[in-house]
Amino acid sequence: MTSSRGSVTHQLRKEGHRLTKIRQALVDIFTAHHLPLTAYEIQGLLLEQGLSSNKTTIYRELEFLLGKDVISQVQFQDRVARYELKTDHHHHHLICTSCSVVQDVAFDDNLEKHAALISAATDFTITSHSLEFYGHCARCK
Amino acid sequence: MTSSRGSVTHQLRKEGHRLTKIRQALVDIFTAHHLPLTAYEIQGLLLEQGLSSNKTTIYRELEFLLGKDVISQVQFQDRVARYELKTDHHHHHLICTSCSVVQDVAFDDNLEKHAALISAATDFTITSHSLEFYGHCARCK
DNA sequence: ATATGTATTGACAAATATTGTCAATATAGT
DNA sequence: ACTATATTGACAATATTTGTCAATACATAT
Repeated sequence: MTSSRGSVTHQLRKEGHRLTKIRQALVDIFTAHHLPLTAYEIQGLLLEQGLSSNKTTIYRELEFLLGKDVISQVQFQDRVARYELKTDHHHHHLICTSCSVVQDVAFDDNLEKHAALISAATDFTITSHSLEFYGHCARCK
Repeated sequence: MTSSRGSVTHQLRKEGHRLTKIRQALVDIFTAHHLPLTAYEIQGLLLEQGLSSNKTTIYRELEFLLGKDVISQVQFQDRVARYELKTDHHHHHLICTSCSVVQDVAFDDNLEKHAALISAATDFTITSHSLEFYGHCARCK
């Protein structure tokens, strides 16, 4: 689940998947930008690299990478899906409600432990969680 | 911000807003169902009460109630906005990824305190946060 | 280097949620 | 009941995401 570009491409290839230009570029993009990106932004970044691509392809490829556990999907208050590289250390996000800038927070009060407690107490089995903080960034406050 | 039906309608009326059938019914619905509802579900619930309504009206009214701090908006992993009555005690949600059932969790590890710490450490001013747990409910596990 | 099977892509249409506009209607106070 | 205007409905438009199917490109074998 840790993810340098090399290990990811190696894994995918080993599983018999093709390493197309777009797929390769996507992995590169996700390893370079460690913040959540929208499909639209991703398409733009691909274009900057000279790779024109179709929306359908982007979404399909994102779905693929989600299935391979390479990336994960996060959802903020707007209704747009965002995707980021899956990392070992679970982290959360600070989202500025003025300028929409996003930063990671390595918030470590082991929510996982709390999740386990909740699982035990409620007979609901928690498999994942998402925590987002909204507010104003340094520039906007 | 605490919200029995009476206090809300009183507040709105005092501010010079009209108490239309739909608005009244919406307040009723939100006080009755304390779980997050989609615009579509709300329209259905209105219909059950014999109130046919327009989508545009629903969204506009939800916007209005958001502005009045009567309800708040939550966003799960699907791309649909949900709305629930704003309560004093901040709470979170358990969302079953199989059957989509939602339950509240009165999770009390004062995330607020942690938010304050983060604010102090990062010069990002946190105004709100949302924490959702995904997994499998008792019925689906 | 070339050919081939198939995974991947693109073009386009369609589904879904949400927002904008403007005329019609209903509410609250007179 | 009358009136000013807040609210509503009808309809179109936008935006994001998904489905389909033929065209293309990748990886392997030749």
